Amino acid sequence: MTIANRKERQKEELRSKILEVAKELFIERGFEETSIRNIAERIEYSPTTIYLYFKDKDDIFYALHQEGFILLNQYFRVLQNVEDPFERLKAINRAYIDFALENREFYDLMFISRSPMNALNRDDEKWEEGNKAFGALFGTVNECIQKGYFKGMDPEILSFTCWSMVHGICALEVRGRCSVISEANLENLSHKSAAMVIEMLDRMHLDRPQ
Amino acid sequence: MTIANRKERQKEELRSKILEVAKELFIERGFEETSIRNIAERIEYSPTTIYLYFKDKDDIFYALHQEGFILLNQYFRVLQNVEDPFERLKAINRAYIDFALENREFYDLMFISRSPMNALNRDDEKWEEGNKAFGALFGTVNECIQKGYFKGMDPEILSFTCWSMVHGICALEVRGRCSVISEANLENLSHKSAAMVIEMLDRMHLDRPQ
DNA sequence: TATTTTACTTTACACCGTTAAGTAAATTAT
DNA sequence: ATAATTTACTTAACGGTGTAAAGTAAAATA
Repeated sequence: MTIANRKERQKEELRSKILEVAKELFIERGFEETSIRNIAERIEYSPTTIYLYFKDKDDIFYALHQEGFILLNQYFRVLQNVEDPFERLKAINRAYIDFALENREFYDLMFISRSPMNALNRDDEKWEEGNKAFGALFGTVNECIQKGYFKGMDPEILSFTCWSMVHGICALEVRGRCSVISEANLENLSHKSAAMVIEMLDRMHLDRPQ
Repeated sequence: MTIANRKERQKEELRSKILEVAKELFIERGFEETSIRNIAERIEYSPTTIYLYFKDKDDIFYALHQEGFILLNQYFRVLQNVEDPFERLKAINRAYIDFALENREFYDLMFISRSPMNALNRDDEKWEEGNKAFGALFGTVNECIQKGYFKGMDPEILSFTCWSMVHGICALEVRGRCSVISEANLENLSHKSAAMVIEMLDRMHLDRPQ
């Protein structure tokens, strides 16, 4: 069955090649400016060949968005060594923002663009990548609560709120809405704002005076 | 000059009509699915006529995004009567989220979509609408600081952080990333999270214990 | 050797934003 | 009153898009 194996392998290789050049292109010129025909040209196959490997354009970008999550998990993985869950929570926030700033197109695809979500909704599947990444945050928040942090707060809402705080920073940055900020503060704006968010978290878990 | 006036008026009317049906269409079927040709068909003019009134598609959506800001300001205006700046700040956050949830397509256009920003960058103009809306927030935050709230924090970074916190909630909601949340919490998620953000603000301005 | 399957291409459809050239009516100038 | 020009629009066209249907040559199987 070695011939069939080779064929299988070659199919897999072409599929990978499609994703590889799709990634190249969408990092080069942004995801919205990457067309099936561009990809086809670069892999030196006809455009319709791509449809033998992916259902549609959204399906390609769904696959790339999965790659993005693998990359994001690499940013997170080292943080599993941080013992204190609250310190880990803060580190996750910082890592998330670093990921967004260092991989803008991926970030856009994963958390802003509609394309990969269309691929899911098409055959109404669950957003597993999102669930898993959120799960990591959720777990850390739960640990925090178990250790007495954030007394009386709903862990899931708190997790979502943590996420949305850093997402807000990244989304405004990635989609070019930060021009309202003065030049002095524009430098490292995301990190400055992230520091403030983290200070808020710091104050959240302290018992309220009075 | 009454004939020239009438002509002027009629031109203005067609311009308004274009924006009117563009708005209809983009609220009906979303902004990305609204084409120049769709608009042309509905106003019963040829597609190219639209280019006599707007430079390009982005220019149309820039104009609509301006309308969105007028609408947002209506949500904000009543809040100018709130005496206490800190209460006003919290009310602004709530109003912002209400606006986003009640006018999703507008929100998308104003704070997520690239289209209106392209129109600005084309003739490198400033984002006046954004500046003005942010200015209102910034002013309120400054008042807060003047009254002793948020001691020692940078007002601009704090304003941006307030904005990004609520934007994060709205952007995740509008772009369909909330499916990671359990059904129980999915109901009114944005408002629940907003309440938590506001609680964070409440705790921010208290002097740190110890 | 004949048949079927595989992997791909060609062609085509129905859209898209946008530009260039053409046109009929209204206005202005002579 | 007639000719020239401007106005407001349309038709035609260019070069792009995603995607489906039909065709094809080679390989695998019968």
